[in-house]
Amino acid sequence: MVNQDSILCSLVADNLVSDPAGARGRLLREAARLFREKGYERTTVRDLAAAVGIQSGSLFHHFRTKEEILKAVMVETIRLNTALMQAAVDAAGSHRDKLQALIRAELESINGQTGEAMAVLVFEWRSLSEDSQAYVLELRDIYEQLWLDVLEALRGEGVLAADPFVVRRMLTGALSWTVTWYRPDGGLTLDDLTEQVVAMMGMTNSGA
Amino acid sequence: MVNQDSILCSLVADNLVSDPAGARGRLLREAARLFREKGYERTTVRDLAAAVGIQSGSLFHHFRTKEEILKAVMVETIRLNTALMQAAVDAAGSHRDKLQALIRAELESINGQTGEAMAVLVFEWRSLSEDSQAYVLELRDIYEQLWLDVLEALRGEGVLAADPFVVRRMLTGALSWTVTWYRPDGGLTLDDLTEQVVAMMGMTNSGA
DNA sequence: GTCTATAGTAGGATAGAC
DNA sequence: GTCTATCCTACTATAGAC
Repeated sequence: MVNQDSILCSLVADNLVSDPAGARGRLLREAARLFREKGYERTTVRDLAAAVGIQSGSLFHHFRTKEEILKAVMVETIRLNTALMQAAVDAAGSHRDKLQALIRAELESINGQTGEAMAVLVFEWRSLSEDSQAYVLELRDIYEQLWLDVLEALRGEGVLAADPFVVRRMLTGALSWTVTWYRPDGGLTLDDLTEQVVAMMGMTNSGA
Repeated sequence: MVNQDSILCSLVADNLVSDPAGARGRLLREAARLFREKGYERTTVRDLAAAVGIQSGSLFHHFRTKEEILKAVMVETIRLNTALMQAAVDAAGSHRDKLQALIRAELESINGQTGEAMAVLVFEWRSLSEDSQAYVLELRDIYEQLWLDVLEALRGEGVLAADPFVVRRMLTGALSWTVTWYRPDGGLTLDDLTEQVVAMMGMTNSGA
């Protein structure tokens, strides 16, 4: 498995994701936290500014509108997670292992560091302008294609009984929803959870 | 299977759910539609009033606050769907059939008549005041217990490999998420979908 | 790049006539 | 039970000094 930090570093170097230590990166992290906690509409620019210790007017030096902040949170989150997913797929051998790696990686992205931003992606979608939605959807297609390639391969091998599109969508819902109930300190690790999902899909470790 | 209309009628008679033909019922249906479409925060009281053909001030003769409307949408939706679920469970024979009936009924509630209100329940949760959240949670517990009883029975029979709580939560996510992608005219019926879910759970029709 | 001050607007809710 | 009129508050965004 490739180091996650090195993936982040190269994205930062390419200017695709903000440096988490920089001013912009810090604001986006706080924004994700607040949007997740209170919702985008209920979070004011004053809240956002206060969270990083500046006045609300100063925000507009970095972003032209409040919505641009929401868009940036979503765009950077997808970019980062697509890169992480790609690495997870590349590192796994069999298609079955690739699927397990994807599930594990998505659970990590939803319940780990980027969890707040991933939740924003799910719950604040409608607050994004139509233009921004179209742009984010393009990025999301790349991400989704990673899943479909693996699921279709499994389907071809006869391991998967259901339609890849339906399976992916069910998985999207099931995995996203963990954000509402999963707690790392609840005696269930993300590895446990991954195993339960794989088990629920009738794909337990028979081929390994 | 008990007639769904008769269940609705008895709830209306007991004053647990508003008559859909009455002024209050019509408003709640329009409210569900708007909250689902634009989100609760972006829906103004002027929008709500216009949707039923009155002025915004007149709304406050029926509800004291805008949030009370959101609460009413959620409360009545849970009451109705709990009753429908209960009927579905009672009508089925084996535990496996009860589970299938629950899945079918939840897909119906999410993608049928009450779909908009169910989506509101999922996506607008944070817009509810803490007091209202507590009240709705109590109702939700009754609903969830229906599922857990069936899943635990299946677990006891050795048919279910995973933890009932985890399974229910995965199902909640997977089924709720269908609201974002399922379209009845897409060549996939709700019965098809139910079967795929049951199949994905490794519980295909072996015991029937 | 951050501050202060404020323009401009829109929303929730109320009052009182009919 | 609905209308009109409007209060009051809170918000996004801007302007210009430092």
